[in-house]
Amino acid sequence: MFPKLDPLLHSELRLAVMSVLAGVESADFTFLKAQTGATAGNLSVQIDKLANAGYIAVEKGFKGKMPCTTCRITPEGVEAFDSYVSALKEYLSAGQS
Amino acid sequence: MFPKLDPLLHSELRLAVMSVLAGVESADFTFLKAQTGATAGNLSVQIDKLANAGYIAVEKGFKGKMPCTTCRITPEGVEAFDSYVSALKEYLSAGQS
DNA sequence: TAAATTTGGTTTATAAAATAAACTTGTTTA
DNA sequence: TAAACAAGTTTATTTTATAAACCAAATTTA
Repeated sequence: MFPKLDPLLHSELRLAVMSVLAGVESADFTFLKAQTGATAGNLSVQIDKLANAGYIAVEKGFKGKMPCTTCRITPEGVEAFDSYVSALKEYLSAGQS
Repeated sequence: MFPKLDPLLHSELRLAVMSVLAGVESADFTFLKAQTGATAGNLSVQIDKLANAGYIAVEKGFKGKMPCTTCRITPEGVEAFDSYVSALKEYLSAGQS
């Protein structure tokens, strides 16, 4: 049977964000926006959801005088991402049983 | 940059259906329902969408006296599935580039 | 054989998601 | 100092996903 896919991660933008964050120590909002090509509004919403789920930690500070939102993946986020990838693989390897 | 994920395939149930169909010659409604664990209503809707996209071919007939809806993946469906898998891999291999 | 149940679905209603547009707050530049 | 820009947030709208309700035919049971 197909495993359930974590709906929080089964979203194009949230998955992209997690993918970026899985590869770096931390990333700020602007960087994530550039990497994902998302609109600011969409990104803001999806970051909120990931943060509420505990998959990422968000820190609001300033870089110079400009506001700067920094995100990093949490251990729970790493685990969730890994599980999602494993689950997904069951869907992709068609008919191998 | 992250490639766009085909929204028709980036859906848990539709992906499961395609995954099953990619591995068999054909499958009827009941089989797909059992394999995916979906409700009949949901399955019916998603099959329609895949058929409208040309990703699967649906044939309505009878097995004995009972109605029987048979599905099979089309060449376009195979191609779309392959592309989706490739695209998705870019999201899963975090920070490897 | 008539009623109840099951099979194989479809249609419809609803709740949740994704997304962009509009807005806010503050900063820099002309 | 007015206009433009930066970094986000909030809100509104359009899609989706999903299950519940429904339907017709076949089968089983009493």
